[in-house]
Amino acid sequence: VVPPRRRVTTADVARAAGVSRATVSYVLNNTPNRSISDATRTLVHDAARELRHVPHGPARTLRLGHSNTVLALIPQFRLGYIFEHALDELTKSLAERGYELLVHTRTDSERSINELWGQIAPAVVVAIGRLSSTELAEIEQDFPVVSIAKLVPDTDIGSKQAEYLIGRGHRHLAYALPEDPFLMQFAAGRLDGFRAVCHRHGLAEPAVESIDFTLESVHSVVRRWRALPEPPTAVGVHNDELALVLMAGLASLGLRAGEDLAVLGVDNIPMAGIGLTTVAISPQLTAQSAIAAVLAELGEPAPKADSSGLLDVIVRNSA
Amino acid sequence: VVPPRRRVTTADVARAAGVSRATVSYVLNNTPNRSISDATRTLVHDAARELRHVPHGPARTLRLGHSNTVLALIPQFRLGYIFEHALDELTKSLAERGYELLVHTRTDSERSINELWGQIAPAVVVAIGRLSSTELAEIEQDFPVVSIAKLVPDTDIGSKQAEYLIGRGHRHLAYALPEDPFLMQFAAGRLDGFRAVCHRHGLAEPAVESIDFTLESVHSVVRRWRALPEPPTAVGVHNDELALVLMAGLASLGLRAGEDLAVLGVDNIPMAGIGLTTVAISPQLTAQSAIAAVLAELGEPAPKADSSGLLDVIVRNSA
DNA sequence: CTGTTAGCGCGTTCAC
DNA sequence: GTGAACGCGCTAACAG
Repeated sequence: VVPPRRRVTTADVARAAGVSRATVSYVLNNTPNRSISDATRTLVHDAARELRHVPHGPARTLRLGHSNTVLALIPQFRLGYIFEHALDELTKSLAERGYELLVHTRTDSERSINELWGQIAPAVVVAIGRLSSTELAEIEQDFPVVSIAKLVPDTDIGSKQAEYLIGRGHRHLAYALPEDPFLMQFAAGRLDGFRAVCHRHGLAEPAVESIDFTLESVHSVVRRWRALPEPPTAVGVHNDELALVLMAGLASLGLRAGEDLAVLGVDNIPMAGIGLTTVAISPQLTAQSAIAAVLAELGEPAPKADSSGLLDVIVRNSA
Repeated sequence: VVPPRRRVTTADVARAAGVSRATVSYVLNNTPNRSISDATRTLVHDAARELRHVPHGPARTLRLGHSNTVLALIPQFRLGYIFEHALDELTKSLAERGYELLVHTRTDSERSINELWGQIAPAVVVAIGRLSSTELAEIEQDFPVVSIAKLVPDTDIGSKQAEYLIGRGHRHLAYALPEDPFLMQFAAGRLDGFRAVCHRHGLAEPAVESIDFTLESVHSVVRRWRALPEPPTAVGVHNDELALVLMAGLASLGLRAGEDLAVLGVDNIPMAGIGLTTVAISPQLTAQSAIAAVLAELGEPAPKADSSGLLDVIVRNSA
């Protein structure tokens, strides 16, 4: 099916340089505790460059037992702003240390995933999102696994939201959850953090509602909030997209976000630029904790993670 | 660094089943033109299952010259709704045919990318977005490359936008471009299509402006449009995100999208649910053309692509 | 100190 | 149904 291509091997390089294959390997890998004359080194390097030698990964992997590859398992490609940013950062950090990040989305068939890790023999598997514990156990038999169920500290996010709103003088709060099941796995933590801060400040339980991407859902939610004996004056929303929907809904009701109801999002997506106050999650810092975990597993020295400044409220005019 | 793990090899299976390694290979791969008794087959399969044998990809790849892997090279993980959806679809289609899709984002270092394809020896490389022609040539030396610079037919999108708006009776059109350079590589095609249809209908050149994610940019753009001798009554926008920003900007000026100015987006992202009329691009069909190209390169029979219904106007109330 | 020989890792496949 | 060689890079053991 696939036409075989003629590869340049270390044997070709050895022949061209007039040395043995072993020498080529030592030179190309800069193997420690091996003294090889500079003359020979140059010879080998020149030959390798000349012939455009690219070491064959599978052969090396076969010998070593693992590749210099990190496999990230993700549930789907549409992960949202922060996750996608974090993957880009992880890619960069690993590349700097000589590893390649490969990303694979999991299909339903377990056969597929089984074959996959056997296929590339990654140095480390990074599991993002939830992975069933049996699957996890199975992968762990063969490779080290770093599980990153929660890339972002969801409770901290919820706390930050509540603290900001309370700091602005609001005493009656509400919270808006997503309906998407994928997002709900993060939403619970955010709501917990939000609630905890409310309690700590002696406020009543926040009025929790779910919204989706329709104006109607916003209308009915707002109606319910306004019908409360103590209508909320501010609402923490699970993320910016939903917050923007809420803002649009308010506008369509003739209400103004930030005046009639304070709206606070999470993520600081580009569209928040239109005036949404939001809890920004630093993509760089977010990635850092994940990167640190992966590097630790690889036995690479990791820059110490500094998580201060991870969350930051960007004040615009919706809250 | 990484602790070696004891693997189960075909030799183990052969020993357990009391047959030779060759037989194990033939049975496990169901090699054609090989007659092996059912009794032996059962023996081998049972032993393999018992020992939980997972074939070692690198060894097989070493022998075969390529893995059953397809490598997708993308410029970054934040690709937008359609691209990400298409990757998910491609993953599924390939999985059904026994291939694994691995995605890698390209960092600046070319060293890295060189090592990568050597690393996993993919059956096919799918390049998404632009790849410099020298890079392309280099990869092509070693692996078949499918280049998907334009996943979506941008001119068709622009045409569809113009046709819809003209069909609704608009005679003075405008177009809103993004400022993001990554998006601009698609924007030109959309604008071309839009323009072409305007010409064909004998309309004046559309008034083109760029907007970003701020209300201010929308305000100044709208001001300029309204100052025109013949102010546009409808605007095609490069994508939904920008269209939503435009809608928010109109609202903040006390104007109503769909009444004071018709707004038509592209993509049909979830947030469009709040009332944005938009050209939906079918993620499934989009993926289909890419999938067909990849399968063709793999020599797999591809389902014939049916591109009708790729673009579809979802009418809400902004246009 | 400099460089070589030889065998390994694991699945595939030709020749008997 | 089997023996043996092969694909390619790594590295322990060894020779000059």
